[in-house]
Amino acid sequence: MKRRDFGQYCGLARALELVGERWALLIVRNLIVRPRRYSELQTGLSGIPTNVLATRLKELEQAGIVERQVAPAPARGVVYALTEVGRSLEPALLSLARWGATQLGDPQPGDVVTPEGAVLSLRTAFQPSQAAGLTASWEIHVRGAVVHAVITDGELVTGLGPAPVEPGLVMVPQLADDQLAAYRVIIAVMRDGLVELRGDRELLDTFLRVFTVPLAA
Amino acid sequence: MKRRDFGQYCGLARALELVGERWALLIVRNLIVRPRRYSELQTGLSGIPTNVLATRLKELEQAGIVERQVAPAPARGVVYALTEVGRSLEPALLSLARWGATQLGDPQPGDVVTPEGAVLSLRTAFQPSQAAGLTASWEIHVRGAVVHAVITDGELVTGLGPAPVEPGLVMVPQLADDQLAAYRVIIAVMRDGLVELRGDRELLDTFLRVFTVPLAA
DNA sequence: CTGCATCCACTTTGATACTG
DNA sequence: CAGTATCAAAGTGGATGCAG
Repeated sequence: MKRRDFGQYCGLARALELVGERWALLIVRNLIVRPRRYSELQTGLSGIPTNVLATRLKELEQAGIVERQVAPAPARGVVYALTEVGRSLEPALLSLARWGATQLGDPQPGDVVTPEGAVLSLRTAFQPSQAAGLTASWEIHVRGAVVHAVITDGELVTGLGPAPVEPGLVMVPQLADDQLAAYRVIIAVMRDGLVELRGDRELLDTFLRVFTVPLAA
Repeated sequence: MKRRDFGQYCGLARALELVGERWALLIVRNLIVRPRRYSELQTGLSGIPTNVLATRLKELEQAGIVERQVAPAPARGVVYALTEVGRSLEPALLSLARWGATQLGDPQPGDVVTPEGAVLSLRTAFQPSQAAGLTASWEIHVRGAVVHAVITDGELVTGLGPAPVEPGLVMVPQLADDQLAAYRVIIAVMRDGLVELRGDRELLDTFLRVFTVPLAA
């Protein structure tokens, strides 16, 4: 298995040799949210061929980015997780996602949105400068899925599922059936006030201020 | 020419659809330094097949990232330049390069280093926090190539060729013939004092402090 | 010369089927 | 569940051709 390289001694070229192949960064993205089983990755990466997923995981493992763990005790099986090196990709990944978000047009028919995408979007949209010193927490409920965002003294933690602490505000945007549950759609809907709130309603404005969707230039 | 997409409405997926294909980001990297002719790109991207370069340029043009300009007056011919959207990729590109730099091993036989790579390395290594309020300028001369770095009140401008202003310090690292002129090699050599200086010698320490090579975790 | 287009061998990807 | 096997289609790398 010889790696095709770019023949340049350069950080960018190296990065692309390691995670530049098709699907690789999207796999890392899904693992950034939390460790995953093979089948979870398969469904989360709507459309990835199974042989490509298997190949990428092996390459990423060899590159020291992903770790293949055989889960212990109760829920045994195989779990893929990021290594420290893999986690250190997050700033670059968010930076790319932020740029890509400015280049998003309208959803194409067939496009899907995954809860992982929502978590990533939250981290992408997060404006540290707007959150300095802030402590607050939210849950967003959309079509059965729940994601949380907890800011502690300006530091953001996000993830799937309910918040680890009682959230300051629970937001349930009222999406029409034909609306895609994409982050920017959710933000737009909430901005229009089409949202059910439970908790401190003032936190809605705070949320909209701290998590700003990047727009096209 | 239908684009292969990832079927996800997600900023990262969008970014990868636009610049995720092989060689694409390296082309953008070279154009970030300055606009280029086709043949300059070809030699700067050591090893890129000509048909792939042509294809990528068309795709990047269609994506609104690259502009094909027919050069006017004296030096006529075709010139490729980044659009505003293309330039807005720089933070993401530097972020990826910074990560990749931590994953660089030793140079492989056959690896090349381009002046563009050096400029990119300067921007990658730049530590804004160390440069707050600073005003200074340098030139580095290596094997006939010259790159400059000018910091004005903490803001960095780098490029190929001599500095637009009289540089505060000219540095000529003494590389052995068998040493690759890679950024990290140059830094190591200069840190060891193997460098010829012309100008304010105290700016050497400043330089080494402000432009720190990212190291492996 | 520059700026590609064409052709061809080879590799990677996508889609589907199948197995321990 | 966690992959491997198979095969067609698309993409890549390398060489060459050719018009302005």
